[in-house]
Amino acid sequence: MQLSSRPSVPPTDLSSRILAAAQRLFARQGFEKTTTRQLAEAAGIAEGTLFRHFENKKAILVAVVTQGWSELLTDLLTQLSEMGSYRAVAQLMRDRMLTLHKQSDLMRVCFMEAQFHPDLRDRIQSEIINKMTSVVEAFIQTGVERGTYRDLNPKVVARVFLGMFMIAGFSQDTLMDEQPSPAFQKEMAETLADIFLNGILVQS
Amino acid sequence: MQLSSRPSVPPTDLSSRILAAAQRLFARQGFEKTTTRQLAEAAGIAEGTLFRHFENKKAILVAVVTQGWSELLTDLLTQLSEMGSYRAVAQLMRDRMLTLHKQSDLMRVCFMEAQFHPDLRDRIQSEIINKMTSVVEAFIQTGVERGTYRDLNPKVVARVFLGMFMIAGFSQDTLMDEQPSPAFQKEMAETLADIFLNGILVQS
Amino acid sequence: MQLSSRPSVPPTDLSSRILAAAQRLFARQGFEKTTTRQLAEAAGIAEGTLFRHFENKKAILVAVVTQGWSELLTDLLTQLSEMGSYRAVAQLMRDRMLTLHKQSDLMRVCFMEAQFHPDLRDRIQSEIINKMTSVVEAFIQTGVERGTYRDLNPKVVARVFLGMFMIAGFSQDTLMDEQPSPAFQKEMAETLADIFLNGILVQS
Amino acid sequence: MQLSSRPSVPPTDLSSRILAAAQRLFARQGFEKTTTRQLAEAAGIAEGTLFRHFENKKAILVAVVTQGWSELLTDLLTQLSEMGSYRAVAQLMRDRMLTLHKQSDLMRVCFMEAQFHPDLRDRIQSEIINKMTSVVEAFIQTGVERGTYRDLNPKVVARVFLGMFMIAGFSQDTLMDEQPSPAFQKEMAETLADIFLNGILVQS
DNA sequence: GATGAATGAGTATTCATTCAT
DNA sequence: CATGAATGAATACTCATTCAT
Repeated sequence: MQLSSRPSVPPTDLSSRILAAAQRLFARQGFEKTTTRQLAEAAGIAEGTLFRHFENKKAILVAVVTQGWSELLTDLLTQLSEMGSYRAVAQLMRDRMLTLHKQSDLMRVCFMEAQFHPDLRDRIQSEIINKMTSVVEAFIQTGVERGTYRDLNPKVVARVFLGMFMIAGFSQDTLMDEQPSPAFQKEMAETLADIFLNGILVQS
Repeated sequence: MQLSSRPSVPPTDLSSRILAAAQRLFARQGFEKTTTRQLAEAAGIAEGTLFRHFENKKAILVAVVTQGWSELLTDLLTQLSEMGSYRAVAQLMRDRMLTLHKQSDLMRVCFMEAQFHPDLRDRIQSEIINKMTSVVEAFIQTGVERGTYRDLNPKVVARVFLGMFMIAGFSQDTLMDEQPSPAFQKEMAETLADIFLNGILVQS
Repeated sequence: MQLSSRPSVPPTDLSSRILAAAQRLFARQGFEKTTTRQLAEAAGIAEGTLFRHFENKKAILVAVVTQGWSELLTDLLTQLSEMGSYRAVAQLMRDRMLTLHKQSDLMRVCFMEAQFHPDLRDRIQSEIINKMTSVVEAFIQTGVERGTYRDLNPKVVARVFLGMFMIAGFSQDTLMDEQPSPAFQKEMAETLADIFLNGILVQS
Repeated sequence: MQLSSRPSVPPTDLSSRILAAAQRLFARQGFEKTTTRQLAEAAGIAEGTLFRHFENKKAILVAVVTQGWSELLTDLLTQLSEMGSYRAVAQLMRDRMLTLHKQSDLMRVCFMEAQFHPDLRDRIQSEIINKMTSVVEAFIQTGVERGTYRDLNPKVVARVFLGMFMIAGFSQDTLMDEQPSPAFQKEMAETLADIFLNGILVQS
C-alpha cells in the first residue's frame, strides 16, 4: 500500500474510473448488490473490460477500500504531525468529522464488507487500522506524559478516538436523520469533541 | 411493532424458529449472501414453508430487526427508569456494552442492511431510534437541569451516547482485534464510560 | 456403477430425460459446445432444473458415459457367455458392429471427451475398459488353449478386438463416407471379422 | 493443399510458429478449450497478430490439420511406392504405427474436431482420406491380382488397413493404458500387422 | 505489420419464489 | 398447512475478434 500516492491519479485512466464508480456504487448498494454490469456502465466501459483491470469483482472491492483508507490515513497523519497544541485535538476532530462525512461512502463500504471478506478485513486491519491506532496512541501517550490528558490507557483511548470518527462519518448517515442539517452536523462534531475532551459531567 | 411483547414467544412455533435462524445467519453472512435454502435448513423446515410465514425474504429481515431492537429498547428503558443516580450512567453504559456484545448480531444486521432497505431503515428510525433517542434525551435533560451534567444540547448528547453503544457492540467485532479479550473489553467499556462522563483532559 | 440396471428406467423421470438429451447433444456437438440452455431445452425442462439433478455440467457427461458403457458391456458379456462356437466370434462381431453403429453417439462422446477429463477417463478405464478387456482376454485365451486360435498374446489380441469395434462404431461415421450404405456397412463388418479371423494373406 | 511442399518452412516465420503452437495445444486441450490468448502466448506473439495470419480461430485448425495429414500422406505414399514385396506390408504397418504414435497429436486433433466442423471434415475426406484410401486400395488390388492377398473387396480392405492405423495411433493414448511400454507398443504393432495378414484362426 | 486494450455476446451456475402434491 | 421439485431471471466471468496506435 502506498500512503503517499494519490491526488495525482488522472481520472481518465480506466482503473481509476472503475474505482471511482465502484466506490460510489458499493457505498450506495453494497458490494453484493452491485453487479458488474452496473459497474461497467457507471465507469463508461464494457463489462469485460473490468476483468482486464481487476482479476475479479472482489479485487475491485479490495482496491477501493485500500486506496480510500490510504488517503484517509495520510491526511490524518499529516494533521496530527502538524498539530502544535495537544488541546487542539478538538479542532482536529471537528475538521476530520466534517470531511469524513464526505468520505462516508468509504466508511460504509468498509464496515459493510470487511466482515464478510476475511482477507479484506485482515488487510484493513494490519495495514491501516493498526497504523492509525498506533499513531494516535503515540499522540495520546505524549499528551498523557505532558500532563494534558488524564492517565488513561493510551491504546484504549486511541480506539475510542477512532471509534468516534466512525460514529461521525458512518452512523449518522445510516441510522440517524436522513440528511442532518450542516448546522446540526457541526454541533454534533463539536459536541463529540467536547465530550471527548471534557466529558458530560459538571466539574466538581 | 410491539415493544412490550416478546419473551413469551414459544421457540417451537415456526415463525420464531425462522427468525432465530435468520438472525444468526444474517449476522454471520449478511442478508444477500444468506440463501433461503440455508434459512430453511437452519430452521429445520422446507424451503417453501418460509413463504407461508413471511411474504418474502425481505420480510424476514424486517421481522428480525424489528424484534431485536424491540427487545433492546425495552431493556434500556427499563434500566434507565430504574436508575436512581444520574452519575450511575457509567454503570449502565458498562453493563449495556458488555451485554451488547452478545447482541452484536443484531447490531450488525441493522447497520449492514438498514442502508439498502429504505423502508427497513424508516421503520427502525421512526419506531425505534427516535424513541430511544427521545428517552435518552429526556434523561440527559433532567441531568442537565439537576446540574449533574454540563449544559450541552441534550439531543446531541443523546446521539453521542447511543453512538457509543454502537462503537462498543459493533465496530469492535468488525474492525478491531479478532477476539478482544474479556479484560480488554471490560477496560474498553469502562474507559468509554469514563470519557463520556469526564473527558480525557486533566481537570484544570 | 451398476451393470445390470437399465432398460427399466422410465423415460418420464427427469434425470433420464436429461441423460437422453445429453447423449444426443454431446455426440452431435461435443461437450464444450453444448450449452446448458440447449440441454435444458432438449430435455424439455428449465435450465435451473438441470442443477437439481446433477451438480454441474460435467457430472452430466460422466453420467452419460458411465451409463452408456454400462449397457454396452452388459450386452457384450451376455453375448460372449452365450456363444458356443469359438469360430462364431465372427458372427458376434458382425452383430455388435451393426448395433454399435446405433451407439456411435456414445463412442464419440467417450473418445472425444475422455481425453480432456482425466477423472472421466479413469472411470471409463477402471470400471469398463479393463473389465471388457479382461473378459475378452479370457475368451481368447480359451480359444487359444482349445487350439482354435493361433498362439498370440491374448491380452494384445483382446485389445485389437476391442479396437476393431471402435473402428466400426466410430471412425466410419467420423472420417469415412458421410452415410455409408447399409450394404457397405454390412460388408465392412463382415470383412473386418473375416480379416480378424483369417487375415488377408492367401493361405499358403 | 500442397502434398509436396514443406519441410522447408522456416520456424521463424510467424505462420509456422502459430501452427506449431496450435498443433500442440489443440491436441492437448482440444480446439474449444484452447484460447487465442494461449495460442498467441505459445507462439510468442500478440493476440491480435493471430488474426493477421489467419482469418479466425477455426482457420488455424484447418491449417493445422491439413498440413499434418499432408505430411502423413506424403510419407505413406513414399513408403508404399518403395515397397517391393507385397508381404512386406507388415513391416510398413509396424513402422507406421510406431511413428504414428509420435503424431498422435495430429490424429487426436482430427478425430476430435473433424466431427464438429463439417467443412474441415470435408476437406480431410476429399483431399486426404480419399487419396490415401485409393492409393492403399490400388496397392491391395495389385496384391489380390498377384495372388498374394485373398480375394476381398480392396476398397473395404483399404479402409480396414487405414482404420488399424488409427487404432494404433489414437485409441492407445486415449483410452488404453496411460503410458504403454515401448515393448508393449511394439508387440501391439506386430500383432496387429500379424492379424491383418494372417488372422487369429489356426490355419486348418 | 505487430500490438494489446477494449469489446460484448455468450457461458455455467445460483437462488427467490411458485405450486402441485 | 408443509413440502420440495421446478422455474427462469439474474449473476460473475470468458474469450474471439476489432482497431487505434
